[in-house]
Amino acid sequence: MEFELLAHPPFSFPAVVRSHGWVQMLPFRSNESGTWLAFTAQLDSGRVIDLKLTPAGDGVRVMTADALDPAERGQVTGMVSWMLDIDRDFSEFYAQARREPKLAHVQSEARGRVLRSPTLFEDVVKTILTTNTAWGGTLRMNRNLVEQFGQPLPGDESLRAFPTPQAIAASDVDTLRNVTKLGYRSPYILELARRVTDGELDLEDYRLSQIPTPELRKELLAIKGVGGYAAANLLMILGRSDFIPIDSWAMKMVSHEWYDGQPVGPEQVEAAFAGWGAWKGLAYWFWNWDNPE
DNA sequence: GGTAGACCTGGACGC
DNA sequence: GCGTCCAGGTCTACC
Repeated sequence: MEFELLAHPPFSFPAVVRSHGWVQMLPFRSNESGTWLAFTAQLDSGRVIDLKLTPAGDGVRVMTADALDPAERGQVTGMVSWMLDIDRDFSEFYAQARREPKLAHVQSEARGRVLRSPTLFEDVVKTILTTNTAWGGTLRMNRNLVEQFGQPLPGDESLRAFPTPQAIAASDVDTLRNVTKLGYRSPYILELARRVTDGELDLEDYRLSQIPTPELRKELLAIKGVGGYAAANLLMILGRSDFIPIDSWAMKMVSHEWYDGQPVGPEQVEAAFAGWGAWKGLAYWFWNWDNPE
């Protein structure tokens, strides 16, 4: 089956795909230039399918070798629309960005969208896996999770969907620690999966929540393993850019950009983008940094 | 509210 | 090849 979805202009498929490191994390597959994005997904029915997305005019082409019934097609449409944030209007951000040379590129390059996973559960788990480790460690832990707990694609077991909360919840801390190699994050991931499975935490509700960003941030911070950086990263994924995901990279870049390489803390990163208000996170994310090397 | 130390792993480095 | 050190955010205990 194949169909197309129209995006709110301006839209650049590669810009979304390459908006951050998520594209390197299973079940995502892509190419260097981001001209296609493939991933294996488990639908609500439990069925596992593989999808390939490519640019198509002012939107995206969705392709799968599988036939989809109307309900499945509806779910895939919603999933892809969410992942690529195709309906979002960035005109207010672009209007402000036009006055800043370091962001002069954002409108012409259709920057602003941040690649999302099919579910917020997947994005929360992946975000926790980015904390306190090198990027290689993040990729390794995520690969282990997918390979050990993800449902395989019928006919090609090398492709697996991201694990459901139920699949992880059925595991235990020792397995996650010693086999999946999640280290001290194991109890955090297990607790998250069990809270979602038990219905105590409805993460997916946050995707459409209208509550103010500071309140939403508090809810995210209540998840074990999610601190200031992780919460801000998740808010960015949720389309809220009021906070900056300040990590060591952010401090390094701000240090080089404005402090002549002298060490800086989170306060200086905040101060650097204080004037961007609700667009603070996007201004930081798409800033045209001087190369510190 | 602020701070110190622990958490876990892999990579870099010195021997 | 082995041992040591360090980087990377968050949590908890303590002040």
